[in-house]
Amino acid sequence: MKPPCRHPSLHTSNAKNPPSSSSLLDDFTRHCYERDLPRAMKALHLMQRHQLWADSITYSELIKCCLARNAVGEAKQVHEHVFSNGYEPKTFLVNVFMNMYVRFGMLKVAEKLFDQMPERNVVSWTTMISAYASAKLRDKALEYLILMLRDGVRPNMFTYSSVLRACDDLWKLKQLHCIIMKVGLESDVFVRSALIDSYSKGGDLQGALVVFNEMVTKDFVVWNSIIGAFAQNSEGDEALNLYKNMKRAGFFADQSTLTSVLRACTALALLELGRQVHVHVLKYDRDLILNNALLDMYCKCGSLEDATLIFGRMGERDVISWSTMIAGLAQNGRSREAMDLFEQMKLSGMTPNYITMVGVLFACSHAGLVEEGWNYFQSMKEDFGINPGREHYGCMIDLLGRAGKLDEALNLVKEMDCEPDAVTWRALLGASRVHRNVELAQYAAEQILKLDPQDAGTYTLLSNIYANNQRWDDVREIRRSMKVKGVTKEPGCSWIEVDKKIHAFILGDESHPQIDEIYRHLNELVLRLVAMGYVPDTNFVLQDLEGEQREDSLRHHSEKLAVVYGIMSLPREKPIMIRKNLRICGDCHIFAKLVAKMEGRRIIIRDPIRYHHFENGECSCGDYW
DNA sequence: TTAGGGTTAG
Repeated sequence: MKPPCRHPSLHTSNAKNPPSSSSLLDDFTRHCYERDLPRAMKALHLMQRHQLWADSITYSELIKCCLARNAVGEAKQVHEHVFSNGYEPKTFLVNVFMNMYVRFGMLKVAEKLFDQMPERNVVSWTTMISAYASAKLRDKALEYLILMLRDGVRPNMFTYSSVLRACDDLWKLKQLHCIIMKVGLESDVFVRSALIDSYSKGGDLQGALVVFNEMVTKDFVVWNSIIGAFAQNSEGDEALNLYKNMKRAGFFADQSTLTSVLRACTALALLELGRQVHVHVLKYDRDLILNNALLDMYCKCGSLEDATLIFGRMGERDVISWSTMIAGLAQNGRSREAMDLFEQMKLSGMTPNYITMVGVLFACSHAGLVEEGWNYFQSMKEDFGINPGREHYGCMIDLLGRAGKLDEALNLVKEMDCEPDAVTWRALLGASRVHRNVELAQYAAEQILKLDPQDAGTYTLLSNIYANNQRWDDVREIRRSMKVKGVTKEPGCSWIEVDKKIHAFILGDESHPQIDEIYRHLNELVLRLVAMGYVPDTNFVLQDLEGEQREDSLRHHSEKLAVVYGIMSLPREKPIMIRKNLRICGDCHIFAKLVAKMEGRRIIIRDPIRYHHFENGECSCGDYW
């Protein structure tokens, strides 16, 4: 935009030739449009002295300039000038100031302006609603929508897309959606993407998809919304499908798309696809969020080498970068390095947050460092003001449990500030299993089943504990109880990426095109392992079958099939990376250790909780999981 | 003058 007209500038005037009112205002206008903040401010002070005011549009240009330069002090001076000596700015200009204060994070000042406004239009209301939505003051945002309607002001698409961000409750969201349809604003792309996002945040992916599919003209943000929706709700497959469709529709991936795609790769443990995405990330190498997602992808896909490289090269790191790397090292069994990195983080001046401490305690738990764990746990609040939450207690229970201090672990559960949940009790159940404390296991399992009566994993774990202790009657009782309650054990499933394709193996499913070859290979492998002294550990079979039949059931666990397929299909130098839906059983754990040694391969199995790096007959988990 | 999409644990 060009200034309306030009006059000699202020700095050419002197005492003998004082500037005229019009030239003063013109100069001010010019400096504002030229975004020359120092000269505009100088002119403003002269105007103040001469009791002159410019037009609203010019002030709004100056405010834009203050916002761009984060010049809060100057912005306040403009505010004082505009509101001085009884001058009453128009609604338009007050809106501009309100928006300015919101952007500067000064919500209270914006509120005060809003309250004192003689007249409020749709922009005034929307500015406040948007501010409350951003500040997560959701009730306030919704309350203002009602107040606005009561005031007789009609909300527009800006208002609805703002208020939607404040709606995290599906019931309220659906009501709002109805109103939006009724007033005919559903076709607006901003409203649509806000709707998609709200449905996604409420966990209703189908709702999000319906809104998406109804759109005739989709823009790239809407594509990003729907891809993000699926990626964030652990539906990586569908997120990647949508990404393919987005490209087919002629759209290019930007930072947001790539972040979601990386998240999908991370969830599915697709290292090779993740690497391909990495190539596209290179052009946005200064994007912190994207780099953090990349870092996480490498950590969770088992490539700590790549993660370390990325972390080292990052020009900017925030608390998420540090936390991701610390947790990544810890989850992959490199506890000492995780703790060293935490020390480095503190030295760098970065303050850890709640999640950082989960990673640190997880590292201690993994390495069995009881004393260090207690120290970190107790100093969290003191040093960083972080109150320990369930996740931190969970790590400590794990840590104490691993060290065989089951009584201390139980005491800690009782001392928790927050109510223990199923995850807490599961940590205790896991520890009881390792240390074969049947009574405590039974107690922990009861607590879990009170909170989550359909939890098949707990029945299985308890059944395994009974099986370990040859309590076959109890094993049978569990099976009966599961049948009565209609609890079905989710079949074990393992996935492996070969040639950029995902191959799934499910216990008992023989649909893989090479299944005969895989079984043949597996049988040969087992024979060679048996010759080396491998005895299948039949304690991990849920069914109380006998003899050879029990071994067969174990032999076909999905991760074994995936390991064999990996050996058959992947070059020797590539690690065999497998993702599992259930926790790995003891027999598969021994099997993977021995195969890694015998075949000279690196095998990584990621279960829902832990990562197992098998190399040279050892596992990074230290045989505790 | 007001609006939409992306990252760490569990």
